[in-house]
Amino acid sequence: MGAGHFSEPEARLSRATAQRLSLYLRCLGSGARNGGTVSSVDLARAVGVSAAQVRRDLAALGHLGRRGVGYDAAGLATAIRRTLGIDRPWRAVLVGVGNLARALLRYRGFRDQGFLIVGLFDNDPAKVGQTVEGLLVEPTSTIPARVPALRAELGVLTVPSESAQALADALTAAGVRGLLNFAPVLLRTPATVRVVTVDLAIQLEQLAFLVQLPDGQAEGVERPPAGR
Amino acid sequence: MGAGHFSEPEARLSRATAQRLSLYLRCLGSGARNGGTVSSVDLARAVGVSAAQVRRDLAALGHLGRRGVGYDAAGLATAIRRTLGIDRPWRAVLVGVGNLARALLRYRGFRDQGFLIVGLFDNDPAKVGQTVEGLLVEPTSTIPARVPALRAELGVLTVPSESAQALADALTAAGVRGLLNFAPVLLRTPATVRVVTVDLAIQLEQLAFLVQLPDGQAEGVERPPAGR
DNA sequence: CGTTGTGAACTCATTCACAGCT
DNA sequence: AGCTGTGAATGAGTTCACAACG
Repeated sequence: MGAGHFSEPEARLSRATAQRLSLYLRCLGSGARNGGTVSSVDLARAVGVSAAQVRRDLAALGHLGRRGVGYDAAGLATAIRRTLGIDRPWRAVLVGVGNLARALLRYRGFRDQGFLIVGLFDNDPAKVGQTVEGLLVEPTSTIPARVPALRAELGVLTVPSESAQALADALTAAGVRGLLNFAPVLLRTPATVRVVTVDLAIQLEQLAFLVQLPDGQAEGVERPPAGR
Repeated sequence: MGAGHFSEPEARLSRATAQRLSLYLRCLGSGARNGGTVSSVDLARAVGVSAAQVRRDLAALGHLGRRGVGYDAAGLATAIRRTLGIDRPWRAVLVGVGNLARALLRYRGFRDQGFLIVGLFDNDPAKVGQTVEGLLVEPTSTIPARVPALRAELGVLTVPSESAQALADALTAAGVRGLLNFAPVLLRTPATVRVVTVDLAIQLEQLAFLVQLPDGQAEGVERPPAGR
């Protein structure tokens, strides 16, 4: 059924590609490139991957490079944002108001990329009622009513492992579409609710693994672009 | 090394496999399995991968399963710890004493897996001299002398992007072998110093990407960020 | 039986190499 | 000249399917 003469550029792109797009985007923002254009080699050096990889990734977004010239930085940033779905603000609530939550609230990177924390929840009576970074901490029992009222689409879980699944369930029932989970457990959610888990202990374990492994192969190391 | 016919742990295991080993390890610890044995199916369900994947991963550690029975939970945990290099404690210093650092210090998962934070550094005069979680905050200028004195092998960077590279250089010069980096920048280090970067904003972007993408395909498994 | 271990097939991801545009 | 886009080749990772074994 080929009605459109212009196929939308977004085929399905892999998770790994999406991660790299985020990295490219970061470089585009900071390094106000001369002439407003960047080459695949520039980006490759900046994020530590091969130039071929960059071109392959960017080609997946459509034809937005100009041969002999490079990519228009501004246009590229816009295209990446649209592809990643961050060309509009996302509203999120944060559940579990501990140190990690405070760190996230203060983290500029979130607001900069259009992620708005619009509500805080905790089930510790000592924390409920406090104001943190300008937001009132509400009891978790109010999630069913408040999450829809706040029009939150995402939930950030910074709670102990024991309570993570129950609160994930509550957020799911309240209508969130995605969860950023910092508890070291596998959350069970319906397929419509996506989950990204960040497990800090595992990251340290990975580092230990990399450090202790024979000096020979550590593929994470930057590849000299002057490949043969 | 003891006597006997033990084959040395087969080298060459991929980064992805190492990540999953961490996940398996977690399940072994918590779920005190009946009879002390687990099957690949048990582990597969617990961490959300296929049973074949589990068997492939575990086979890489040597022959420690018994056909028709399964794997001895305790023995498996020991083997995984040895393979990941966490069968002994690791000493780490933490640079940048903000909320994230406080969250990490309080995070039980670190100490449980044998990661000891033995020193704190910050270049904010207001923070230097404070005691946080029982540790004195020292000025970053003392890193060259103190890191070797503390016998720290790893460094955790929870500092703003602008200062990350300079402090990575300082830690490298002071002899650390690995860095856990929370700043959204690509750190340049000699090949002998391994880096794992955790970029929280990117994780949120990935979540947004997954949520906005056509309902069709989103595999439940989540992949933490790649190092370096 | 039930479960592991593993060759083989297969899918996904990356690099190579170069044609084609500027 | 420089740089992108992409088929082809390569490599890495995962699943299949089943023999081997307690």
